[in-house]
Amino acid sequence: MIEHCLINDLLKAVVRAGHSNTRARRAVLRALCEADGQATPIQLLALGRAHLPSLGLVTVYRTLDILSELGLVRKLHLDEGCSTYALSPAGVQQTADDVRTLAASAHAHSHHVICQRCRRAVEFAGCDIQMLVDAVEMQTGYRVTEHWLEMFGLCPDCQARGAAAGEV
Amino acid sequence: MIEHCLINDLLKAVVRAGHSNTRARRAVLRALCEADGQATPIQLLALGRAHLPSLGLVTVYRTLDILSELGLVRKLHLDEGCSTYALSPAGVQQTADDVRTLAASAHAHSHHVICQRCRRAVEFAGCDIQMLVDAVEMQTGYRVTEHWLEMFGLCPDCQARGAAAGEV
DNA sequence: GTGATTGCAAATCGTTTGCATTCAG
DNA sequence: CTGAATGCAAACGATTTGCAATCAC
Repeated sequence: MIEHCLINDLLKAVVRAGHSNTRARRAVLRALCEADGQATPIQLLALGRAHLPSLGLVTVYRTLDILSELGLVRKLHLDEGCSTYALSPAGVQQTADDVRTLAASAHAHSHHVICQRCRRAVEFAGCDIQMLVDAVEMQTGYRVTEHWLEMFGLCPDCQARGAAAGEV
Repeated sequence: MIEHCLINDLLKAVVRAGHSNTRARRAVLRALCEADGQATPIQLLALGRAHLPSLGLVTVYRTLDILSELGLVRKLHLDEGCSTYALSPAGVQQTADDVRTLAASAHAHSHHVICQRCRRAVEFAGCDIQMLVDAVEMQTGYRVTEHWLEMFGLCPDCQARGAAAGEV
């Protein structure tokens, strides 16, 4: 689970954006942190109901929408479906800053490495593919303004587990 | 619309993989070519029904599944949804070759540039991000085995149209 | 008190499955 | 003729919407 203070940072950002501080929203944020910042709406509902049994799935979706607009959360595109949300580190670091700054970067490119076995995703910093972008622009005639990159593999834990079990 | 002979190439590959040459499948392939190799299942149904009114959506899905297994078509992950399929150039060029070769590469990484205005996607060749992969492995501890990259921007046509209209 | 927020039920959308009919080889 | 393929209807899972009750401020 992610540090407790993060919940308050997220909440602060949500409130600053003009939304109110409600019990249901707190439950969703708490669930998101307990899931290490990464879960599907259904998983968040289950986690959130542990603290607020009356929590509804609709509210989970609506809260994710808000977080998404603020750039605090991102949708991951996995092959099996595109309904996993992950906390955006960029957002986490800046929750104390101006919300508008965040919103502006909400749709910038995001980059995750995703474990093929346990599904855990980590956002990585620094993405220098400008050379590749240039090459593609030349090759295709497109003017490229954004890109979206995801890597897949095994996280450290699963590498260890795999080795122990003698697999892969 | 894509050259007519392509339909036959695709069909040939499907037959070679052990599936039969049916009227419905021909209609779907034809639709795919008419859509310049890029469409959603619903769009393919509409196009296909122009030639075979009895065509069912289920068959469109099943045909896309086959093409997908053979690596002849790929699913694009757009932000609005992940249900657009695009012909894979690699597949197109190799339809005459051994189908097993194709199937083996079906799940390799795919790379598209997608126009943000007209949604047209082009697959680009050559992807040299090994350095980036190395950096990410070092940074995160993950062992990266695959990656998935998409670029977004404006295609040549839409750049021209935008300039003419005085926009963007 | 008032408008925002909630949660339910129902609608909607995309996709898959069961099954009887039809077709290709 | 026989198994593969089709298309319909229905099931299904994920997401959205209408609406009355509730809550935050």
